[in-house]
Parts: sequence; structure tokens; C-alpha cells
Amino acid sequence: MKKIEQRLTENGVRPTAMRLLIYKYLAEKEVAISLTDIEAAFAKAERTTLYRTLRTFEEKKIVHQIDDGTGIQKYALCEPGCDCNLEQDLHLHFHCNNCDETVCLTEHKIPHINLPEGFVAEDANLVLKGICDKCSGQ
Amino acid sequence: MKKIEQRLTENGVRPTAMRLLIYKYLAEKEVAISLTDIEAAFAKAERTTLYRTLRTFEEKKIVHQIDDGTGIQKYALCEPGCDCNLEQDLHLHFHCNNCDETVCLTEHKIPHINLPEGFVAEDANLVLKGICDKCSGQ
DNA sequence: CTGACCTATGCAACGGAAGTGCATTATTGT
DNA sequence: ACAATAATGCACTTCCGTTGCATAGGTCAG
Repeated sequence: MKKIEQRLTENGVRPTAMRLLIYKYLAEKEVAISLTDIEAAFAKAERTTLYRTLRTFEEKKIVHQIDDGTGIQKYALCEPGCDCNLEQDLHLHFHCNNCDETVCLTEHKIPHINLPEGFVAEDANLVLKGICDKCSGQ
Repeated sequence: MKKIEQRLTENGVRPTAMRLLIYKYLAEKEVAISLTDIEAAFAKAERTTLYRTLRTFEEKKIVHQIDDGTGIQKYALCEPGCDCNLEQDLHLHFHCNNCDETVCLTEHKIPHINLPEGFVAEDANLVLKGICDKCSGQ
């Protein structure tokens, strides 16, 4: 828990009780988490607080937002030291059509694409959909 | 207009007046279109009709849905003869952060990705974001 | 220690977009 | 022309993201 506190402080986020819990929750889960997921996990907490916490975490590069094509915004902890905006840190995500979970494949970077004349890429998002390892093994 | 009628019929969609107009609208625009866009263009038409028309078009492989990361579903005409579900027909999309338009780069297919053991990909979505050719030229 | 200040939290409400149920109107085939 | 089927229109609902404002809690200067 001390480590989490330190991590938050380093990134300029005041380590309140709620924030520590949310961070802990994100760290335990190994999949991308939606606001609704967290809301369900912390029944007592206010939707807005959770919402703003995630937003703060995102601004301070503690989590990155994931658009997995479900239309629901999800979040996952950033790797320590990663800068989510750099092309080299853009990894792909895998969404399982069976269990409906989305995982970061941090080892798989998005390949560089040669765009037509005039197009300048600043960001990229690649989501693969199918059956994940847990579900295909059954 | 006769051609459009034929195209719809071939794909098993009854060519009603509304549908022909929507198809024509999609054909003229060279960017991905949202429900709201169409709604604005056909002020007289019912939202639901437009919604269901797009859905029907999608089912019958006349348009493909595009998730460009804005959280708004968009649609664009399929290339004739394409099967949007086949890996070989999966192209990437470019979303301009300046004009907020999304275009299909049908020539640019999504590169094949080698996934870890146990993952089976069925579909893929790649969106690049940045400045498009029209906006960068100014 | 204490008051002023800033930040985080809680509460209420809004707004956009997707989606559904049902009645009505148009089309098709016999 | 009629029955069957499909499309359209209207009224709602739900879900999620988002914002405004009041309150509570932590921080810092004096």
C-alpha cells in the first residue's frame, strides 16, 4: 500500500483513501476496467468520485484509456515509466467476444503504417476481437 | 438511381424511397457518417427509420460500421464485393482531430498480428488519429 | 493551534446516443 | 382486391458520460 501511495504522489496525485483503493483494484484485475465495473466493486462510493478519479489518473499518466469497440470507456494501469502518447508505447488490446473482457497486450506494439501523402498520424488504436486464452482453453 | 436500386435488391434490401436517399447520401459523402449526420441531412425523416435503415444496410453488407474512437457509431459504404468480415477486407480508418471526420483508407489493410498462444482473432479494428490531407494542406 | 485556502467528495441533474414496443402505413404476391 | 409481410413513425427507456454546486477534509501560513 505504501508503494501505491508513493506511485500516486510521484505522479502528482494526492493519495486519498478512495484513490488508493481504486488503484489497488486496478492493479489486481488484469483486464481493462470500466466505470461501471468499479462502481459495482465499491458500492458505497459515488459514481462521480470514481469517474473523476479515473480522469485524474488518466491526466497524470497513471492509467490509460482503452476504447475496445464496446462503446464503453475502459481503463488499465500504465506500465511504470511509459508515456502513453509516444508511438513506441502504443500497444494493442484484445477484446474477447466470449467473456467480454479486454486485455492489454503490452508486448505487442502497433506496427508502423505508411499513410498516404498529407496524412499525419498522432495516435493509433488497434483492437483485435475474438476468443481469449482463458476462453479458448475450455 | 437505378444502379442504387439494383445494388439494394441484389443484397436483399427492398429499395424504398428513404433507403435510396440514404444510400445516395452515403455515396456522395466520402467520409464515415453518423446517425446524427443523416438525421441532420434529412430533417423530415424519423430517427428510428434512419437507425433501422443503417442497421439493415449493415446486416446486408451494404455498409460497414466504423468505431473511430469518438464513441459515436459511424457507417460507410462497403466496396462492391467486399466481405467486411474477412481479414483480407479489413482496412484501417483515419480520424482527423482537426475537422473531426473519419475516412476509410481502403487501400491500407490491417497488418496481420501474431498473437500469444490461446488467442484467436476474429476481427480487428485499427484507427489512426491525426491530421488528414485536407487539413494539413492548409 | 487556527483560520484561510485548496482539493476531494457527494448529490442532483442534464444530455447525447443507442435501442425497443407498438400502432400505422406501404408493398408484395396470390 | 385482399391477406400477409415489411417499413415507417411515434413515444419511451436505458445507459453512460459529464457538469454545477454545495459540503467535507486535508494542507499550509501565520
